[in-house]
Amino acid sequence: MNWHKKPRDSYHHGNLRKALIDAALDLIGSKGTGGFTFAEAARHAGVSPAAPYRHYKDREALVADVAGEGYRAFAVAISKAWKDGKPDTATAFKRVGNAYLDFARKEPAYYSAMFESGLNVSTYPELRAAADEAFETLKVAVAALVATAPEGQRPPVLMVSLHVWAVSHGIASLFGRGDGAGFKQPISAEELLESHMLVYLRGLGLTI
Amino acid sequence: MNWHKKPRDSYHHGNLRKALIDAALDLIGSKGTGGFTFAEAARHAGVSPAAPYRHYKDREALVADVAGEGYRAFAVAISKAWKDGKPDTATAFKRVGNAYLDFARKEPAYYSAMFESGLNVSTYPELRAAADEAFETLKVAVAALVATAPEGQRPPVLMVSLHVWAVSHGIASLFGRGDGAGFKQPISAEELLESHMLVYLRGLGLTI
DNA sequence: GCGTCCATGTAAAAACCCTTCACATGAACT
DNA sequence: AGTTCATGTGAAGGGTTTTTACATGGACGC
Repeated sequence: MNWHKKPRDSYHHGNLRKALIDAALDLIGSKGTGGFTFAEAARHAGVSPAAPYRHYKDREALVADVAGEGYRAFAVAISKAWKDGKPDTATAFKRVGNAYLDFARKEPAYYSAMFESGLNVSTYPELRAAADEAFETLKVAVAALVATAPEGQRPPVLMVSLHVWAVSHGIASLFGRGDGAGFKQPISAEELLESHMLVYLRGLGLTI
Repeated sequence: MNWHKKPRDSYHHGNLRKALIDAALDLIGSKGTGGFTFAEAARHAGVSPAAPYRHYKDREALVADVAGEGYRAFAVAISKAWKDGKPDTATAFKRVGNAYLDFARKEPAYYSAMFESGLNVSTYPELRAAADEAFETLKVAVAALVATAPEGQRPPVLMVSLHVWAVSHGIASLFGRGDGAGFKQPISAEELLESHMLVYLRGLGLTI
């Protein structure tokens, strides 16, 4: 049987692991985490259905690896959007929010693997680490925001970070998916997030 | 081949549709939306693997039906918690928030089918209708809340409803799942939701 | 009561997937 | 050059989805 889409020159693939992640991204992106199959990823990479087992314990482990990549890419996106709080905290923070929504829309495959695959994060230490680090990135921005409050009236950074994460995630999941999934509403995800943050920050006593 | 777990007395099952939904709830609850299989649901119901096709176009249609049931159950739960705003709006509203979190924790199967199954809601009109009605139930509570603001300073009910839905959903999805899924945090989902709502409502100028 | 219809269930089959195992290959290192 | 071992192959067992032709018997009219 010839499994090669683009026939390899050598018996060994050379970089199957990466090829599998790329294939998985393609497939999850177009057919969702559920539609993705290990065998088809193997076919995309031009190897037999058994080959992936040399790199991943099972199908789920590949999804977990994709999710890990996703968290790392996500952290980078957030970090870039924050851009060290330049030119000012308010502008940068708004960019961060939009970056969250952007990521959900433009990287549905990552987003799916990260949040909709039903993975038990605790099962994959590397995954948990990547997720934690992504959250840390968000906390950096929130910490700067909280620091604009007068001393003695600063709300806890952790709490605010969790609030911000939750609302961003909720809006992105429910209203901000590019595909047909999610619930269409007469207000855009971006408007929803911005209006929410205005209210919330006023509630915190932060006048941005 | 004998498919009967509890052998039927008659050739016809009698209420296969309901039996399939029950089986699906069991299976989704214990193995997630991904782990659930049509064939196993059929086995649970004591029928052959082909029988479910008399009631559902395909596997996904059963998941959609479960999700629909979920939205209806969800609407009931919210409505019960709201209890017509008794004894006062603030108390009742807080109950509604807790009901959302409760539902996510106590009905993981419904919650999974509703929000994590990757279903395209627009594909199933009945599903969309059920979801819309559930959201309407939430809007009732929000409308009463907004109405406590002095006239002329009332924020739009739709916007506030979407904010409330998003944050509840975000918190429930990220931090409020019973199983190992989600991200454990040192603050409980309930505390997070309540603290968020306090800040948010203050931001709206609502003193509850 | 009797016969017929048709909703509901069955068996069998094709096509696919997951995973394991014994075996093959060849890049890298002595 | 020879050996090792990570990486890939084939084949096989067991499971799933879905379709198709056929079986059953409850409900209905007569």
